[in-house]
Amino acid sequence: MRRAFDETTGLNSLDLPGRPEETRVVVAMSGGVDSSVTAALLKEQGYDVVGITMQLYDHGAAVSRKGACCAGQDIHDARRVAEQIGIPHYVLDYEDRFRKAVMEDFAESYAAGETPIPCVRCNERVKFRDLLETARDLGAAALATGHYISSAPGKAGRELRRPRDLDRDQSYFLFTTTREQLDFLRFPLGELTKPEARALAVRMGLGVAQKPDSQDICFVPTGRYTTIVQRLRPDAAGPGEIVHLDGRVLGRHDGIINFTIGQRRGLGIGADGPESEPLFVVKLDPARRQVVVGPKGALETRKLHLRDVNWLGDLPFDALPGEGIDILARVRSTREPVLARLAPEAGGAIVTLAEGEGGVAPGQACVFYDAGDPARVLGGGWIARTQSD
RNA sequence: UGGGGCGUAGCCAAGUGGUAAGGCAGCGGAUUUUGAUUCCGCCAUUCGGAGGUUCGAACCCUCCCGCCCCAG
Repeated sequence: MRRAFDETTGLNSLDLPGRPEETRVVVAMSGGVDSSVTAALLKEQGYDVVGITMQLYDHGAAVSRKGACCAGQDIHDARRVAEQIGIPHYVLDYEDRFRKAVMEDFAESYAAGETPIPCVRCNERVKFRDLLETARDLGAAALATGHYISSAPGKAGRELRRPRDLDRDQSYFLFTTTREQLDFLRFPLGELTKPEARALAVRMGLGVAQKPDSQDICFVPTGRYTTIVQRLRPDAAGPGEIVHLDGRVLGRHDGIINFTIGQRRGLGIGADGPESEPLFVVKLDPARRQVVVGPKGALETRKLHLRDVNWLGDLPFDALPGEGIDILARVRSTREPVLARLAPEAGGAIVTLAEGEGGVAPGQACVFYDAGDPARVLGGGWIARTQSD
């Protein structure tokens, strides 16, 4: 991390004017290692740190769950770390907001035959909206989080950049972050690797140093997301047919919400001939309640039509040339960005992948990176529909 | 009730005397701060049934059962 304060520029390590002790920073503390280290580091540098933990959902059900976040045990963990490093800590109830903006959206998406990304919705609609607002109300100069992502001053406000630890890169989950939000947000862990962060937690003796990483969807305690969808949208859980691309009805399913594009397991359809290959979900039709399946090759996707694009490039999005620009694009968090072409389109954008990729589901995100400066995140959009050619 | 063919795990299927391939499905795990994918592991003491021949049978013989096809 940089020096806490630079006398010549008058800027502190967070690019804010003023000495750390005069700078109030709210840290979003989930109770995990990363956000705890974030808070501890800023405190160590002398900032006026205030820790806030959002209570997001049914804490009762999640108390004993390993790897959850923002409920039950995690809130206690966050409080303990705050006490330990000597900062004020508040637990704020965002359950209502979270349920409406994240959980209901999640169920809605599955009911519509799409595949949601609740983590993006949570960042977009809760953390970087309500929590950010709260931080402003508390007189903070910035809201810091423990995300593995970077930002740096640029031509028109702060730019979003990939973190140093590319194995932990969370840019896919942060593509909706707006310029205005970026100006207020800080991500101290962007310069650290996960092992370094964990080592810091150990060095500083934080109680959460050995806590396992969170994974899976935080508000799905059993690991079975369909129970949540069924509860919130019981009408969408009806059974239907499993149909092959060639028109044959191969079987039945227990509800379209159990499937996503590219999924192989769970179809329960056995071989029907000597050279039978595995079948994948290639399309979901909520109106007919059909799950359409086909061979792996049928998943090949070349063009993505995006909606609700968040553009973080230097030129205005509307000013992009009609034939588009070369970018690097990512259609899933666990894949490196690949060469693609991005062009504006009525209501959004169209991305043409140079190579093509399988299992791209509507409801997921396509995130953009600068082809000439691959660490720079240029925003992204939600996948509305896909094309194979 | 004439002739022919077939019957191996939930499904498809190799194996024709030497002690049950493989794929699909399923289950479990690894990976993954979304869903998937992928990877790894497991999955027939037994070959429609009963006898017989043989040192040894899913493979040979006999009978029975069940499907399918052709012909009456």
